[in-house]
Amino acid sequence: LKKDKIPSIVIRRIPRYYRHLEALHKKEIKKISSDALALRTGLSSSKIRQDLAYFGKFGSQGYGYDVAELMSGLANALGMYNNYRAVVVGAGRLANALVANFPFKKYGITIDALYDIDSSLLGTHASGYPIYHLSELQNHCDEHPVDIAILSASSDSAHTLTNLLVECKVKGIWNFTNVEIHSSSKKVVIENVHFFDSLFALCCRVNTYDNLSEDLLQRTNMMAYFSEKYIPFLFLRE
Amino acid sequence: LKKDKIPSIVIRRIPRYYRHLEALHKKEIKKISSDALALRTGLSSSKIRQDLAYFGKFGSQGYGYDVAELMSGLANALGMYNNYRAVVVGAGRLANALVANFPFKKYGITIDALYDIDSSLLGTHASGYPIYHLSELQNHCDEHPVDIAILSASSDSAHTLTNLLVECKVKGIWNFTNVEIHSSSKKVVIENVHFFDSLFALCCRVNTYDNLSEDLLQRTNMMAYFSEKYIPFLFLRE
DNA sequence: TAGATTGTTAATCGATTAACAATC
DNA sequence: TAGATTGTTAATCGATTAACAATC
Repeated sequence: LKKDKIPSIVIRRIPRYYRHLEALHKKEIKKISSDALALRTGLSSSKIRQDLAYFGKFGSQGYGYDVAELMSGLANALGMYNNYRAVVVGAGRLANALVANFPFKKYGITIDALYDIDSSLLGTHASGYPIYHLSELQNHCDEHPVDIAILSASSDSAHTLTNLLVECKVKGIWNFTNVEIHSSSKKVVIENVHFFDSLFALCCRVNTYDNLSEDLLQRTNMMAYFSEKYIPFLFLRE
Repeated sequence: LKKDKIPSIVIRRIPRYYRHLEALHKKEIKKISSDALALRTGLSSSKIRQDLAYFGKFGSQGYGYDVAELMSGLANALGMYNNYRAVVVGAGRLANALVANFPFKKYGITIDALYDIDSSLLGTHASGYPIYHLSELQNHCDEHPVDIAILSASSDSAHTLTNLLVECKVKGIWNFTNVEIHSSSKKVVIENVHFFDSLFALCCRVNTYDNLSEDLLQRTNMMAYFSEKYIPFLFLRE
């Protein structure tokens, strides 16, 4: 384990490597070179070798990487088998979709429960996980320390809930609210899934004029589109 | 509109600016400086000024940016009022959560319908949107061109569906399958929402030893944790 | 051994920050 | 006018790519 801080940009690529290794492992492919992995992941082999070197020496010159060995090395780096405990805050449709679809258990993450302020949900279940009232969260966290909070509540409540989760001493927040959340305590790691930002980054790229196809150019007024003066006032809405 | 290609890294920040401007607008704040916006967004003022300059000259020296004007300029850059048409491919829980929660209409995006291979869903609705059989998608796209496809199906079907969507001439794919999707045609823009990568990037950062708190250090074996030789074999599972 | 491929260092490229003239 | 703040250029920083010695 290298001691210098691993850049966030490197960390963000590790799960991708892991996914592809898992697919190879399922196909009973035993070894892979950085070149072959580069082809699959769409990244460069140089980048892959450099990224992996942050976490250890997994390969052999002239051979490549042993799939199972690299996989378990990365799983370890990802904290995959730390048996993290997680809670879901907000028991709406998205929360239900996540606990129903995402293979938390497979990757060693235990969902303890869902929490909501809606009392009518009390005593009901989501994919077998109990739903409790939010007011019970603090007590439950005191009894059983929780590592990860999955925050799938309204944007309005995001800051209040963040403060609560910091009080609860969670170590990471998987943030599905479309707002930036902050904590005065630097102890908590925040990972944002901003649907809004993601969708409109897509729309922006679709919209960029070198991507524009004929029919869109006809739909939007070309002159308006390219006239610099016009832009700020185009489509102004209340 | 600058003619040189806008870096993807810049594009990805624009929706964030927009979100904060929207919040300011709601509070009836009329103007904002790059410094003040920097404080809110957590980005540097220099970066903000440079990013915005890609899309036009929205500010005034000595004054700052007019919130409404900048907002509408960015909305325009994001293609927000292009009246994009969208379809949802895969009508599972995640799809249902998205169409129920995300304010597509507010931002000028029209959801036409959801499509699924499950015939039992035929004729049912999700938040008022009709659910059709996947086999009808091509015809519908031929009749009413679709700009954006929201791909929320199984990983297994991702490549087949991507090919179908390219045939359907969609311009962008919002990809919720946890796999890389490729298209030989370079015409389609792909935006990935990889829950897997996002969650494990979070776990990795929680796991990084300078983030490790006392109790986790006790739970995992310290010696094992820091011994380079041990890492590749730690927690090896089938 | 010869061929292949890693791990790592050096060179290049791109993004961020700093600085400031222009100007509202 | 004086103060403030943009838009833009130059300097710095960091990430990616290229290259290759080490070695399986």
